[in-house]
Amino acid sequence: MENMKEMSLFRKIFEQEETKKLIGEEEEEDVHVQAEFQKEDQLNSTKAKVVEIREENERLKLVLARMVKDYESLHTDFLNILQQEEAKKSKDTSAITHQENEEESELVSLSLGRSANYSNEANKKKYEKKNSNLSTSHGKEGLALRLDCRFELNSTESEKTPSSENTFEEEVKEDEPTDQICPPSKILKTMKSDQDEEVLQQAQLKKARVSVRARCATPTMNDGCQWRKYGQKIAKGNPCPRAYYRCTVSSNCPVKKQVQRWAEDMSILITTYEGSHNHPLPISATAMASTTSAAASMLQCRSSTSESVPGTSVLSAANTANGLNFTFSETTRPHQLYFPINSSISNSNSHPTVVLDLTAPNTSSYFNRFSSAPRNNSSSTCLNFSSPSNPKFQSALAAAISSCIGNGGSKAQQGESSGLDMKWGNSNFPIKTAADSSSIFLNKVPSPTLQQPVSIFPLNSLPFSTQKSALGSPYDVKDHV
DNA sequence: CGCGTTTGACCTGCGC
DNA sequence: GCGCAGGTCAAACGCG
Repeated sequence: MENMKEMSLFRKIFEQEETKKLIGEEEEEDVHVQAEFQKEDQLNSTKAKVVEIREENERLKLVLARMVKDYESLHTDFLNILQQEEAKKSKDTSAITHQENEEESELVSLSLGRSANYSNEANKKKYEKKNSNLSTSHGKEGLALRLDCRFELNSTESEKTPSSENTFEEEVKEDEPTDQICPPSKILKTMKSDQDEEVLQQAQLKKARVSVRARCATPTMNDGCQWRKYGQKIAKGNPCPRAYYRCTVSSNCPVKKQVQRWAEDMSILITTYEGSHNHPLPISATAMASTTSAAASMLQCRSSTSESVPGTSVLSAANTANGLNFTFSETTRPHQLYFPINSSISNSNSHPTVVLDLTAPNTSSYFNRFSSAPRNNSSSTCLNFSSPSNPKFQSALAAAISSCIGNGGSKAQQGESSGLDMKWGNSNFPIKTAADSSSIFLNKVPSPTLQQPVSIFPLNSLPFSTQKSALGSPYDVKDHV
């Protein structure tokens, strides 16, 4: 009996174990099935995504086609206008152009990527011819630097001067002498007849400063030039020392810069440039040099008007529906406006300063905040550079890029470049590449809701690329996947 | 050893 | 004229 009981017990235990095994196997099968279901889900979702992306791609292609079509029609209109203009010009400017050609041979041309946005092949050839003349006559390298100074003045000043839209048309007319155009070299040339005024002018240029505010983790911004530090000082009201640098590309180059962190936000680096380079620049340095020259010229031009007041001017870039507005404001009390009252960067009235603020997320509102307040002796002027081919526009953008990408440090300070190619639309700002051969593109996104005036995208993550097409549209679009 | 940076002294301009 | 602050000089120092 006992054996029988034991046998039955063993049998029960055996059956239970068998049952457990079966349950385990079933569970494993369930897991497998679930995994397969999950895989199928993933596959389906991936397929759905691919379909979405394809649809998005199609939409973008349609948009692209529409934009190209629009551009072509505009381009055709423009060419027609251009032909009419040239027909007009050819009648009465043959004598003037001869004179201008003689002048041009003496110009130091400061151009930042101007060469690219040719409205047509004729202009391109004309420009190339100019540059070749310059380079051959001076025996310099191919680097041509052009510095034009012109303003479209809104508000009160625009009423005094004939309105000139900053469109491609302005580009074409760049050789025409107008009241608004004040190329520094030409100014200087006319000043030769009047020695005193020339001295005054040079003094003004010498004192004009360009202050660039940008977020920068490194000790200095990499602007492509070679600098030697010659001093450091703790300025009043700012715990951060101010460093003084001299340009060492040429032994007698008068350009200096001051570098200091902003007391209120240590991540913001304030670099103040003074003077103009008297030597050929490395390509990577033309961006900032052009900015400083342009800004200095702006000050000079402004100071030549009766309304101008000494002080600090602020150049802001703002995004609008039509493009980008550059806002130029002036005030006699720069410290209270743009820097803490005990500002670290000197802006005495003997040093009129253009502040290029690349830190504010929306510089237009930034500017409005200041300009809206009633203030004695302060004026603001809006400079509309809707054309991306405007040299000052490019200069400022290039400076923005220089600031944003500056991987300065001691190496950069010694003139080693950042390794980036900058391109604006059809204009290139090649910066020699060292460590990193990647490129970035400025992206002019026609969206009024965009917070940043300018968006910068790495080449490999371009939503829109402004790479040049044969027609030179600033809105060429790449497939976005 | 050469070159760049640091740092205290000195110069200069401006406001009171 | 004096004091203050910005700017520059130049000897000392450090690094490669």
